[in-house]
Amino acid sequence: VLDLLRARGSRVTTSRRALLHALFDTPRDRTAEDLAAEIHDAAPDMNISTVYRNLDELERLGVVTHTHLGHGPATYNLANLARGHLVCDSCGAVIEAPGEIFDRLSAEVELRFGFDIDPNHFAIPGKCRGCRQ
Amino acid sequence: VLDLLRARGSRVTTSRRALLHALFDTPRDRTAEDLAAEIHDAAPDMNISTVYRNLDELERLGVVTHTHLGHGPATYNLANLARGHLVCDSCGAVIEAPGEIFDRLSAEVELRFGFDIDPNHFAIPGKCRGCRQ
DNA sequence: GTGCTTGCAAACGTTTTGCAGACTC
DNA sequence: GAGTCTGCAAAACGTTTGCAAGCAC
Repeated sequence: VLDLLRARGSRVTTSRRALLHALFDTPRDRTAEDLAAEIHDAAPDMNISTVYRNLDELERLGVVTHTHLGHGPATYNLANLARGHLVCDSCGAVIEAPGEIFDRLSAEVELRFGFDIDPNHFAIPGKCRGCRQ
Repeated sequence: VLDLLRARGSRVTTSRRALLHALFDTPRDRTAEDLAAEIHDAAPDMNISTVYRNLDELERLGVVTHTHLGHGPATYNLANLARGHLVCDSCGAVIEAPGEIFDRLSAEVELRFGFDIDPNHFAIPGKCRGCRQ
């Protein structure tokens, strides 16, 4: 990834290294705030705006993706770990759904509307087993 | 709808009447801001916070629903017109998808996770026919 | 008259931006 | 040394809230 950055004329800085470490470390959905906190050891003063700017850059490179799980902040992940998400409106539980769940919907929408869906960018809301009355 | 309000002990005010008129008038996705502007004739000083409060109330009554089409503001519709939405990441085009598109996904998610999806609350992003390269 | 509703202004949480200084190459 | 990155502070955005005055019932 560092080479990718260099190849693009971008600089390899302490904060970018720290951010990548955090991303590779525990690869589950984390907000920009989470990542900033996690990075605090390696780069104590890394500002939240720098986190956003670097996540943006990494997203442009295709290394990370962000997902909106609901009304709160977006969460970030390595792009190769992208999954669909089911989020419960009542308890907030997040279920990671394997991509192939969307295959049929994908095909049908493609056929009928010529539309190519990206089921990872927004979570699908609903009610989980426990919260259905 | 006015009777529904009264039955619930709520008051029928000028702004509520105006909001309902706007909602029934042109029933396509509109933001709170849009609605406030549209109402401006009937209730010139209706504040945006009042619009939000009344939309909230109507949503609790089951008369309207709101949908997140992407990164911008939420859009509101009469509940009986609820549809799934496909939104193009590139050009912003919105395709309304009939509910039965989601039937299979619904059934599969139900079976595998006991999860009951609400495919109207968040739009599904992707690329429309024209924007796919 | 009771108490729900309203306008206003200010706060909220998340994200973006402008700027001067610091750093990578 | 050129030009990218950073911290900071402030703004942007959509939405919510507290409060005193206003209105429906």
